[in-house]
Amino acid sequence: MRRMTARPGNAHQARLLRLLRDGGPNSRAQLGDQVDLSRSKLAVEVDRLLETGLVVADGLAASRGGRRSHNIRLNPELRLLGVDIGATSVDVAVTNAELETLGHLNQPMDVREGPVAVFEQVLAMAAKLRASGLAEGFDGAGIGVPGPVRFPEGIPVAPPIMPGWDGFPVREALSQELGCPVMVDNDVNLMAMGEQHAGVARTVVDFLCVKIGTGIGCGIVVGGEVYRGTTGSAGDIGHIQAVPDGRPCACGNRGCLEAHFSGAALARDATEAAQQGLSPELAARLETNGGLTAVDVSAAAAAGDATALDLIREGGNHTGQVIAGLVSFFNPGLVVIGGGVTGLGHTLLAAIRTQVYRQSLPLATGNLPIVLGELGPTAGVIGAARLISDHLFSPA
Amino acid sequence: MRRMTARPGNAHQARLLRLLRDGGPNSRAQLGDQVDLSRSKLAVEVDRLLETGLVVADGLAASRGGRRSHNIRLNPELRLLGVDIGATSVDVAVTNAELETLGHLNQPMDVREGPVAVFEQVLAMAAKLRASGLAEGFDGAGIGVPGPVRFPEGIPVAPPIMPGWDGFPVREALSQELGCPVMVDNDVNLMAMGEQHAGVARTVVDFLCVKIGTGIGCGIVVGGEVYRGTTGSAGDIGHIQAVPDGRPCACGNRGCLEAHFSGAALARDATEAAQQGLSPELAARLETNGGLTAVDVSAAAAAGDATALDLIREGGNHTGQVIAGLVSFFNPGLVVIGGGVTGLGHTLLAAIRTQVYRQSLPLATGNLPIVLGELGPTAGVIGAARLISDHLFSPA
DNA sequence: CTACTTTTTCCACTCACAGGACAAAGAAGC
DNA sequence: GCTTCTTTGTCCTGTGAGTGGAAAAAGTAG
Repeated sequence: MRRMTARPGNAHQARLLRLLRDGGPNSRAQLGDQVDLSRSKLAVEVDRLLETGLVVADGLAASRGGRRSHNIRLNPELRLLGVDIGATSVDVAVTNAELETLGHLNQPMDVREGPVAVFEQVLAMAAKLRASGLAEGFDGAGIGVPGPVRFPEGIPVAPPIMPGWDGFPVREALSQELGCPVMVDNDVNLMAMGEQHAGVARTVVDFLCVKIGTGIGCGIVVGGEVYRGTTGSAGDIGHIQAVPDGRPCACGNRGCLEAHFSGAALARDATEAAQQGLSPELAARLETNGGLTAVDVSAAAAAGDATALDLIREGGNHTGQVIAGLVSFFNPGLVVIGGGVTGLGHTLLAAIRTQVYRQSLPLATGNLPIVLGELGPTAGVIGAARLISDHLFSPA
Repeated sequence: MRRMTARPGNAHQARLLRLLRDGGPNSRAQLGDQVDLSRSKLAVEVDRLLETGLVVADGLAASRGGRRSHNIRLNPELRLLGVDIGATSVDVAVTNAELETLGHLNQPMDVREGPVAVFEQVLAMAAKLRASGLAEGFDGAGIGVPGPVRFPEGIPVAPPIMPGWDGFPVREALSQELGCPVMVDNDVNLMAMGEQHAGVARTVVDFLCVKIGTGIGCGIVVGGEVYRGTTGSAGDIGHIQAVPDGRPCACGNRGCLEAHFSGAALARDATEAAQQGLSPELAARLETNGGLTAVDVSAAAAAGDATALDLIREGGNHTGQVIAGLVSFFNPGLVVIGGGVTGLGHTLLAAIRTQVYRQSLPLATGNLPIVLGELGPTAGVIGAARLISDHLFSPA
C-alpha cells in the first residue's frame, strides 16, 4: 500500500479525524451531532476527507428510527509506530489510526549504547513487525526517550542517563529512515498521553502521571495538553530533595528522591538487605539470579517477605512526600502512578496515598483519586502513537 | 458619564482592544501591522468599536513617511477598580482602560471581620476615590482575596485564614453594589497577572510568582494564562513540608513552610529573639512599638543586625528549598518573589537563589532568573484591573 | 513644483456557509 | 401490503464576511 501523506485541510477536518480516532467508526449523522456544523458543510468536509483517503466509508449504520446512515471510519490500513525507549529496554508497537495496538515487541536494551545502536535495534524491531504482516509501512511514528527533549525539534537535551544522545537529531534521523513524519517526546509525557487516551485519565483535564522506573519522572497535563516547561525538563522530579542530608545522588546533591527510591535504588537496597541476611526470601533470589531487581522485590513482597514490604513502604513514603508537595502546588484532578515498579502494586500505592492525604490540604485532596496506571507497559507506545496522530491530524 | 456596557462583538474586536490596552494609543496602520486582517476588514472593525464608544479617535499620529494616520485609543473615560484584600490590609486603586493607576489607597484591615465589614470598607474607599474626581463610576472591578476561589462563580472556598468567607458570593454581591461586572481571584494570581502586565514578567509565558506575606502562596502562569487547578487551590505552597518533623502548623501538620517562614512566623521569631536578648536592635523596636512585624525585622537587617539577618537567611533557605522543588517540577522561565516581605530584599533573594541554583538541575536553572517583583504593592491592584479587563475585552 | 510614500476609502468579486426544499430509505402502525 | 412518520442525504440559492485592486487623500523629500 502506498503510504498516506494527506493531512487535514482545515480545523474542521482535523476535528473530525480526532473524533473518529477517539470514538471509532461513526455515522455521518452522529458526527453531525458532535461538531455543530450545518449538514451541507459537514458533507463537504467528509467528502474531502474521503478523497484524501484518510477516512473510508464502512457500510451502513444501524437505524435510529429512520433512514440508515452510512458509516465513516479512519482508513483501517493506516499504520502508526509507537516506540518507547527506556533505560534498559525498548517497546515497539504498531497501531492503526484508532490507536489500537496490532502488535507489540519488547526487548532488553541499554540506552547508554548510544542513539545509533539503539535505533538500529528499533528499526530491526519495526521491520520484524512489518514482516509479520501487520504493516507495509508507517504513516507516522512517535518516539519516547528517557530524558528531556527540545520538543519542536525532537532533540534530546542534556539527558543525564543517556550519554551520547545530547543533541542527536532523533526526529530528523528517524524521519529519514522510516520515510514518515516523526515526533519525539519524553517517555513520561507519552505515558501520560497514553493513560489520557485509553487509560484511567480519560475524563480528566489536569493531572499528574508519576512514572517510577529506573528513574522517577512526572508527566504534567494542563487543560488536556502536556506541559513541557521552558526547556523541556518539566516533570523532572527525581532530583527533588526527599530526605535532608540524605544519600548522595549521581547528580551531586544529597537526598534526592531518586537516590532513595527508584528501580535502581530499590535493587541496591534489596541486595544489601539480602547480603546482611535480613531477608531469606531475597537472599535466595540473589543466590539464584546472581543479582536483584525491582521485580525480585515485588515477588518477595507478594510472598509476604517483611523486608521487601518495608523497602516498598519506605520508598512509597518518600515518593508520597514529594507528591504531596506537588499536589499542594498543582492541585490536580488525578494522580496516576505507573512505570516498571507498578508490580509493587498496592503496598506502594497505600504508602503514597497515606502521605499525600495526610500532608496536603483537604481542598486539594478532597476529591483526588490516586491510582495505578491502567495500561502498564503499553501506555508509552499508545502515547507515542497518539503523539504522532495529534501531529498528523492537525491542519497542514 | 454614563458607564460603558458595550463588549466586543467578535474575537477580532477583542484582539484589538487588548492590543490597545497593552500597547497604548496606536494608529490604524500600526494596528494593521499587528493583526493580519485586510485593510477593509480592519477599518470595519475599528469603526464598530468607535460606535460602541469603547475606543475613541485621538488626533493624528506622526507620519511614517507619507500620509499621517489617525490615532485610536481606548476611551480615556473608562474606569476600572482594582481591589487587593490582604490578611491585614486592603489596597484599592482606580485605573483607566490601559491599566494605568490613577489613584491608590491602602488601609489596614482585618480580613477576619468577615466579608460584610470588609466590603463596607472597600466600598467606602472606592467612594472616596470617586469623590476625589478620579471616576464617576466603574466599568468593571477585579477583586483579590487571600484564599482559594471557585473562579467561575467568584466564591471563596474553604479559605483557612478567612473565617466567615466560605461560600460568600463575592462576585455577585459586589456586582450588585458597584453596578458593574466583577471578577474575583486569589490575590497571588492577581499579583502574577500584575507582574505579567506591567512588571518583570512581561516577556515570559511560563513563570512562577511567589508571594510572601502573612502566608505564602504561588501564582502559576502557563502559556501566559493563570493556572488555577482543579478546585482553585493551585499554588497553595504554604503547607508544603519544608522541615521534617518541624514546627507545628495551624493546619495540623508539622514543618510546613508557612510555619517556618512568613510574615507571621518572622514576627514571632523576632519577638522571641528580642525577648531572649539576642538582638538589642530588635529589643529596642519591641520596646518602642509594643510588638514586632516583618517590617521591623527588615529595618533591623538594614541596620546590620546579625540576628535579623540570620532570621531572614534561614527563612530564605527554607523557601528556596521548596522553590527548588517547584523549579524542578515546573521548569519555569522566571521566578518572581513578591509580597509584603520584599522589604527583606536582597538578603532574602540571595538565600533563595543559593538554594535553588544548588538543588535544581542545570537544565532547569541554566537560564532561570529569580528576581524581586517590580511593582510592589501595586502588583495586586494592577492584576485585579487586568483580570476584569480580560473579562470585559472578550466577546460577549 | 514634482515625484514618491503612506494611509484611507470605495467597490466589485469570491467564497464559505446556513438553511430550506426535496428525494431517498427505513420504521411503525393499521 | 399500504400509509404515515422519522431520519438521512443531496441540491440549491441567498446572505454576509472578507479579500484585494484602484484610486483618492494627505504627507514627505528634493
